[in-house]
Amino acid sequence: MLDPVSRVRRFNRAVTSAVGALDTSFLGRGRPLGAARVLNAIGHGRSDVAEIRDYLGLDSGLMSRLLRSLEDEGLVETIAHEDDARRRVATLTRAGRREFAAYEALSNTQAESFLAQHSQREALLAAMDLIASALTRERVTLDEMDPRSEQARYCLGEYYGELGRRFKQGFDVSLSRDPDAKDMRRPRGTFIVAISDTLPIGCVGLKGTDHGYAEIKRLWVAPAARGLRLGRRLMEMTEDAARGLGIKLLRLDTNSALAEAGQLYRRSGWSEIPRFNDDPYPDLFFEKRL
Amino acid sequence: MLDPVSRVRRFNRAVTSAVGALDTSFLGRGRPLGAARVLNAIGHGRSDVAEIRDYLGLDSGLMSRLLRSLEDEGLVETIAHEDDARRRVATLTRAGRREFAAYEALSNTQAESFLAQHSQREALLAAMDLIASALTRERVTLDEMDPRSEQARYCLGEYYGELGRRFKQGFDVSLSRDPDAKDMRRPRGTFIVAISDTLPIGCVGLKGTDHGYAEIKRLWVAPAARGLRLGRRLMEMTEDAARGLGIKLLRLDTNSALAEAGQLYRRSGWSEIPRFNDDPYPDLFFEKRL
DNA sequence: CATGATGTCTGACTTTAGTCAGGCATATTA
DNA sequence: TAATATGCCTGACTAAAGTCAGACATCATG
Repeated sequence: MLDPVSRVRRFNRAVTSAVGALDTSFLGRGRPLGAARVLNAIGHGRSDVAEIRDYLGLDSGLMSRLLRSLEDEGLVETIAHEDDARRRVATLTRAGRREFAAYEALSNTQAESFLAQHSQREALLAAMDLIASALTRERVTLDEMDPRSEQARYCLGEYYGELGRRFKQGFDVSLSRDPDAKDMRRPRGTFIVAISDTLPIGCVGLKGTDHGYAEIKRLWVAPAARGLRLGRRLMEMTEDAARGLGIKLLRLDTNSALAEAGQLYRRSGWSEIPRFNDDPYPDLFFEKRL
Repeated sequence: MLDPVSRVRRFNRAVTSAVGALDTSFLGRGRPLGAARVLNAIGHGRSDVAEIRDYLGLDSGLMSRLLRSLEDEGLVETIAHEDDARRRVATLTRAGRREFAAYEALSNTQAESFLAQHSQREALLAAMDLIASALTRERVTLDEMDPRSEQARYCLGEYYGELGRRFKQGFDVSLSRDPDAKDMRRPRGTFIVAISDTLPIGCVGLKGTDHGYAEIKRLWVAPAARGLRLGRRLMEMTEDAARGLGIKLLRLDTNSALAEAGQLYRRSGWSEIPRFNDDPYPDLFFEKRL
C-alpha cells in the first residue's frame, strides 16, 4: 500500500481511467478513434505517412485505410513526396482544419475543466511537468536554435528567474555581461535548447569571443527535468559543436550557490582556474581543453 | 507551449503512451485485454460479477462471455451468491492465482523499472501521489476504522512526522496526551480514514471523554491530497458520527502554526474558547455545539 | 537498364469489443 | 401466490482494429 511500487501503480490506475475518458470524448465527433488519431497527427504537423504510421504504431494496411476514410470525408488530401514519389504526404483540407480545430477545442476544454476543478493549480502543473519529462526523457531532443527564438527566450527567462531566487543578492541581467545573441550563433557559437514534446526544458549557449577561447553560458535545466542527466547531455552536445567549429579551449563561470552545476563540471573534465572576467555574479571559473 | 492548458495536454500525451505500453505488455500473456482485466479485477478482490462489470464498465453480455472464456481456461470459477442465488461470485482457481501473480509481477516490474530509471525518486513519487489524488478525488472513500489498523497507524505516523517538521520545537508524541485508541472506538468515539484507491490520504479521530464532551483529534490530510476539501469532508463525517453517538458538544485543540486547520474550523461553525487542557503543543482551542 | 529494395495500396481475412433482444432462474412485493 | 423485478446468460448481430500476402509504382545501384 505504501511502498514506491504501489504508489506508481496507483498512479497508473488513476491515469488509465482518465485517459480512457479523454478517448471516449473524441468519439463524440462520429468517427472511430483510429481515424481521429490520424487526423490529429496530421493537424499537429506530422505529414509524412510513414511518420504518422510510426508515431501511432499502425500497420501499413490499416494506416492506408484510415487515410482513405479521411479522404472520403473530404478532410485530408495526400500527394506524393517531392523528393521521393513512393512516399506520400498528407495535408488537411479546409474542412479537415475545421475538424481538427474542433478536436483541439475538445482537448483544451477537457484540460481547462481539469484545472478548474483543482485549487492546487501550480503544484499540480509542476507535478505534471515532472512526470511528463520523466516519461518522455528518451524523447527529449536537443536542437540548435537562434538565441532570440521564442523557445530560447523562454528558457533564458526561466534561467534568470531562478538565479534571482537562488542568489542572496538577487540577479539583474543588466549587471551581468550582455547576453549578446550574435556571439551565440554560428559560426561564432551556438545555442541549444532541449525540447520535450514541445516544452522547452533546458538550454545552453556557446558564446564565441576574440580571446582564443569560447564560453559556455546560460546552462539551465527546468526543475521538472532534473535528475535526467540532461545537463550532461547539453554540455556534451555543446562541446561537440565547439569541436566542429574548430574551438580548442572552453571557459565558463558559475556561482558556488549552484552546487549541481559545479559538480557537473568537475565530473566531466573541467578544471578550476582563476577568475578571468569581472562579472559580479560568478565566483567559480573553469576551463576545458578540447 | 507554456500555458497551463498546454502543460496539461503535454502530460496527457506523455501518459497516454506510457499507459498504452503497459496495456500491450499485458497482451504478452496470450489473452485479450478484456479477459486480462477481468482476471485482474477478481485477483484484486472484486468477486461480485456485477461489481466487476460496473468497475470495468462492461455490458452484461460481454462480461458474461469474458467470464466464460476465463472459466474455459480453468482460471476462474463462479458460484451463486450466498444470499441471492441470482447474483454470481467469481473466484480464482489455483491456476488463476498463478496467472494473476504473473500479471502482478509484470506490473511491478514495470513500475520498478520506471523508478529505477529516475534519480529524483521521491519528487517523482510525490508528484504521482498528487496527481493520482487529484484524478480520483471523487472516488475517495471515508471509512471508519480501528485506530490501531495498519491504515490508521500509517496516517498517524505521517501526521506526527508533519507536526515535527512544522513546530519550531519539534514534536514528541509522548509529551502530548496519549492517543488512547480505546477512546477512539465505538461507542465512545471513532476513527475515520480517507482512502483513495488503497492509499490512505487523511484521517481524523473522535475521542470520547468523561467530561460531557468529545474531542476531535489527529485531523490530517496528506500533502498530495490538499486542496480537495478533504479536511472538510472528514470533519463533516466526524460530526455526523458524533451526533449518531448522542454527543452534544465537541472540542478540539490545535496550534496556530497549522493555519489551514484554524481556518477550516472557523469557517465551519467552530468558536474559539479558552484553553481547556494543559497539553504543551496546542495554543488554540475550539468548541462546537451539535 | 536489369535487379532488388522501398513505400503504399488493396483484398481477404481474423480477432476483439461492443450491442441488443430475448430467455431463464431467482427474488420481491402486492 | 401471481405479477413484477433483478441478475446473469445465450444467440445473433455490427463495428473497429489488426494481420498478411501480394500488386504496383518508384527509387538506388551495380
